[in-house]
Amino acid sequence: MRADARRNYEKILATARVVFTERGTDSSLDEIAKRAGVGPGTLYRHFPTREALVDALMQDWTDRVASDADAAIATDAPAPAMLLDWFEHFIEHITLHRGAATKICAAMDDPASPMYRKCRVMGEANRRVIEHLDERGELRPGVDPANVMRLVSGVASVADTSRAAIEVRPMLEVVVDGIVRA
Amino acid sequence: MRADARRNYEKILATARVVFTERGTDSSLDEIAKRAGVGPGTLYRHFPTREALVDALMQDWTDRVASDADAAIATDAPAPAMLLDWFEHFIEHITLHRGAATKICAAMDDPASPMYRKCRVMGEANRRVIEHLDERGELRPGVDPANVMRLVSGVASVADTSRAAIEVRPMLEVVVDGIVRA
DNA sequence: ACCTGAACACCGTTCAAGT
DNA sequence: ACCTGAACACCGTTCAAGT
Repeated sequence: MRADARRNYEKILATARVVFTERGTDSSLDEIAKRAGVGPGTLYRHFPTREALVDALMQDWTDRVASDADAAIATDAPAPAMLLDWFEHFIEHITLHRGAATKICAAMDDPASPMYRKCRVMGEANRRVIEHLDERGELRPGVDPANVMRLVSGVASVADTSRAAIEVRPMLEVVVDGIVRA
Repeated sequence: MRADARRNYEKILATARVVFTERGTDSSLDEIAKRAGVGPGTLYRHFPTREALVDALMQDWTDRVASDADAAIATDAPAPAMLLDWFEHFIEHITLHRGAATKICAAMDDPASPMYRKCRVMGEANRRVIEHLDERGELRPGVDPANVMRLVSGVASVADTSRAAIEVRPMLEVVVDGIVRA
């Protein structure tokens, strides 16, 4: 990659992070280009779709989610508390930019999405946590990690979409009770 | 309302139902106006926002949801089966047009939304079902009907948003297990 | 090889002119 | 009182011209 290309790439990414934080992942791409000081064509060259741009920013959260999974597995807290914590952190990460959770819901089961691979990494992290619970004999039989991931992402999406400040915890408590062996 | 106005109103609504069925609730309003044979301004006069248009179409589902709630309460099926059925029907209704479930998630907690009132009606229907369960002593303590509504709408939204054909049943089973007294 | 920015297409929204 | 459709603003996308 040429030096000026790389500089533009980084500048666009940094600007996108700021704009997405301010107004969410559905902000105008044109504005990002303008504020990054590049032409719209340049943004396009580096990020052919909005999802490609979100995907590039997702790296951070994906890393954090993965390390949170390790922390969850390492703790010896009781299953419900451990799961609640894990889910809350997960949601915190994927709702960092408004609109992201909903995009993740869509990308999760769509191999054609640019975000698919990172969704898989997060899905793997979740699978590890759930299967760890299973090994401890605390998982309700028939619970599929993929569906847990969909459910929790759904909760994130609902909270993220809503204008009101929705508490995710009460919803997560229901989910946890549905997962942990009675 | 003048005769020609009423005719246009009905024509727009009928066309919107067709277009929303074909391509979801994010279809171009311009196309609806064109296919209804009216100018864009006419559509605007009758439905100032896209949500107002969706709201007008929501009447049917709202009615069905309400009568499904009565049916759920009347049945003497065991709690889990009754709930699963109720939730599945609920989701079936609100995902009739692609994109509707997500809009309902957003409107549910936003009194300023044109769809808010009908969301309330659906919320009331759900409350009746959940409280009926409580009267039978089968509700897990601390479960709030409003959160159940959010959760199930979230499941609907995830299924609706996804490109892949997601099974809602496994997710609903988790929710049901989290709701019914162990 | 990469960037620029004009040009295009599309869509929501408004409003002056018409009936 | 209501409708029409031109006009506007905004945004994503493309591409010819430039370095």
